[in-house]
Amino acid sequence: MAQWVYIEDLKNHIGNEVELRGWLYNKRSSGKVKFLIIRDGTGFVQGVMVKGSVPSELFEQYKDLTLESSIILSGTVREEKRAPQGVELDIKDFNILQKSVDYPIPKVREDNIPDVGVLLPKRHLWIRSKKQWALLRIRDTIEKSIEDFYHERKFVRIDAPILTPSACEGSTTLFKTDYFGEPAYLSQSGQLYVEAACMSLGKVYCFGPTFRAEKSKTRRHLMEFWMVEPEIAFYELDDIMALSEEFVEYLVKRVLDERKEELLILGRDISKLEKIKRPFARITYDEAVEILKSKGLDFEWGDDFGGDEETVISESFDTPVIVHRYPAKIKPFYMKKDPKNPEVVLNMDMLAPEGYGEIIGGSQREEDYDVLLKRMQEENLSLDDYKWYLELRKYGSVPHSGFGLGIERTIVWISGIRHVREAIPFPRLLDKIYP
RNA sequence: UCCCCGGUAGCUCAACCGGUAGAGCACCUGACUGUUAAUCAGGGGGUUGGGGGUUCGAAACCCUCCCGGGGAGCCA
Repeated sequence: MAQWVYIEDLKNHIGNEVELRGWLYNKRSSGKVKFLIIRDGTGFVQGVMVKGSVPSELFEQYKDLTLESSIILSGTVREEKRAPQGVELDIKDFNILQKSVDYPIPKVREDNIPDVGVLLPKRHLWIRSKKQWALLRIRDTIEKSIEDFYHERKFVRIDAPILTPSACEGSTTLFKTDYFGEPAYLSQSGQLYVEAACMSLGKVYCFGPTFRAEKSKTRRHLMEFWMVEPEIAFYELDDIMALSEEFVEYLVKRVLDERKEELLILGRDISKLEKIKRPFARITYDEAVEILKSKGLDFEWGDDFGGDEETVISESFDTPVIVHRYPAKIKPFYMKKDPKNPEVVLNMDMLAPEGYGEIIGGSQREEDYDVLLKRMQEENLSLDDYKWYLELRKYGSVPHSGFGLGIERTIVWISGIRHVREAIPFPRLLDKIYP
């Protein structure tokens, strides 16, 4: 009886008879030679059946092999230069576990890719297709790399709560739930909690889902997305700018090292990723405004950047670009004002190149009790809700800084795709929560 | 909430000035011993998103509703 192996390991079994367990991805016939493309989660491989080399009943079962039927097959692994993966399987036998009838997603064909309106309601099946498979594997590598990056640097992971009593940042809309008769909200950021945690553990990060009930309907927005938020005691703005550069460079390198095949499946221009090396460009908000004006955009100092502005700024550089020291009035209360110019705050945004836009937002936090209290009063925030947050400034307050990186936007950029909805297994979009 | 684009076969799209519905893929039948989006031959498949209007005649023009996509605001 043949040994069950995974497709990604086939190159170690050349000449052996093995068993594959998977699904039929595609098939082709040339009369007396039949080709079956099999996928098993770890990869894709072509199986070959020649008339006369297998029992004729089996050969004729080709017609029962419909797209996405589950199948167990056995055969001999053969090195094959014509095959994209370098190996093929000479089929000896196969057994259809369950025949798939009328699979709703058409066979892969570049001139016939269904509209997302068709694909999204079939997301549970769409993720079987090759590009989605590649994207989910890249996502997994990025998530693993995040863990590795921070643990290699002695950070402690802190899981921030998802159910929270009030807003973390104030401005955006929250999903409201019922907490034993009291209102509770789904977290839109773990930041306030990692600020508390870094006073216990020094270098911390949280990594989990966040929720924004904004009526956003663009390729950059999800209602539920994942964010990693490092926060470090005694770090100032320059320290987190350096950390964010090291972090993003690391993520890109790991994907290049471990998921090149997947990037090629997605048609990514890898040379663009190979340019992602420190130092990244760093400019002030003021300098960014100058770039916009020199490119002929109508832009007033004091406004926030929209999608168009981000695109123009990021396209001016080959690396990601950090824009720092934004006008205080467009930024949240917890950001520390620049002692050299109180009109601006000690914050940083990182824009991915090629027009992909913002992937990181961060800042040095206000650590002075009185200054923070005044800022909160100006914003009309509930001091009861934030009493614990203010207490962090009463008992051994220190300078501290952190940032948040959006996982899906990072995947979109590194993978070179268009829309965040393909960067998460089951996207939650405006008015769309199925499947 | 606002702005823009779209809805024709299972999927992707075409149909000129308003003249009565067409192709590729998929599916079914057949051919083919090396296909990589296989190819070739044949076949079935439509209340043109719903309703109303203009017209001798509407997929096309007008009104309205529904659905989908993109963007603004907000942000990662």
